[in-house]
Amino acid sequence: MALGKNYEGQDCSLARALEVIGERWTLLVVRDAMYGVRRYGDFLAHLDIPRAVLSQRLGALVEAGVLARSRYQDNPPRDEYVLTATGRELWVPMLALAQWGERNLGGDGPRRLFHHATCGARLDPVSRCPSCGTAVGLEEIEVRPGPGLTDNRDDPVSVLLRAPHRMLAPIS
Amino acid sequence: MALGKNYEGQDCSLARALEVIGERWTLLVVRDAMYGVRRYGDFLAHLDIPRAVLSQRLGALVEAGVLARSRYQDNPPRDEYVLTATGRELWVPMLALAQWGERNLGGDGPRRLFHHATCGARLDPVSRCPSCGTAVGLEEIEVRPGPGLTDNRDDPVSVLLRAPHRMLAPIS
DNA sequence: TATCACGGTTCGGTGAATGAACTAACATGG
DNA sequence: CCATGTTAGTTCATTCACCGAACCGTGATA
Repeated sequence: MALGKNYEGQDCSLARALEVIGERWTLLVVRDAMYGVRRYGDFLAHLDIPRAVLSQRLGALVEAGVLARSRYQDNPPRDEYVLTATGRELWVPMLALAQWGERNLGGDGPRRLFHHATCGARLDPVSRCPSCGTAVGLEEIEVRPGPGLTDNRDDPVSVLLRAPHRMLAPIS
Repeated sequence: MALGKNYEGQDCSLARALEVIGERWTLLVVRDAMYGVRRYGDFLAHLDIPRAVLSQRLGALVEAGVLARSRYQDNPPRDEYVLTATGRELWVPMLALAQWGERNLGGDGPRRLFHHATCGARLDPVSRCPSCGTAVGLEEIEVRPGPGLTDNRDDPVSVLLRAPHRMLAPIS
């Protein structure tokens, strides 16, 4: 039984959510998937996570219906991990949590800015576009580096993720 | 170094938030604090958490500025743990996460319903009241048991938390 | 045939979580 | 004045998950 699991005495939607995404690394895997990372090796390069832990997390997320495994080439056989509708719905809590961290935990300003791709306005914690008034889905969001970004990692995945790009768009 | 900590390679507000609230049990402690739990023994009774872990988590949350420790009686000296403004701001991500779990992880319906106390309408994932159109703060929210609640725990804290009550109102 | 890339699994060592027992400070009842 | 109870912890042995490094299997490439 994994660490973030087994809150069984807690009859609470939050506890049940934490059984799925509450383990160490899990939410960061989902975050990278939102950024467009899909391959085992790319997660590995970007997260500095032990390989065994990554395998376990990807498997658990697939089993929970957050990610889906899909064959993208046959020779050699290679699968990629893509967010399901359930997984994409994690966007709102993740954005809210990230903005909480940004507002309350000091630092040099936002690391990344999330903009409504079609109108350019920055999103508020609700993932609703203040300019259009509409709720903004992941595909319509563009990520841009923020003023506080001091990420100096030079693995290829990190470099790609520093450039402005649409959420969910595959990085490779 | 605790388990949920040390995502240091990740220059990301989400990772920094997870260093504070990403450890096992931590978010459930915060949830109980939102419900009005304030005392060590009450957290203990409601969470079934090992005493040593609870001590560590309460201390870490105080250090992170999510909870504040305050003396509520002198003989014998007793402290309680109360949410700070930073802690109360966790409400939006917590509600979003709980509703994600509710919508996507099956179950028999919501465990608890969050209503705008002054107008009675149920909150949406954004913590904005659909009837008034205003954003609703924690103090204005009433919790009521939902149709999916099967909580049969009989410790006094669980019993108190099953009755409708305002968020943040002390339970004892 | 040798080598490489990719996506894992295996394994020993470390550190955190767990549950039970113990401690300390003070209050209460007889 | 002693025994007991309440609250808020700490200590300790065991278990379990994380960690990092090494290894493995498949298919492509030189």
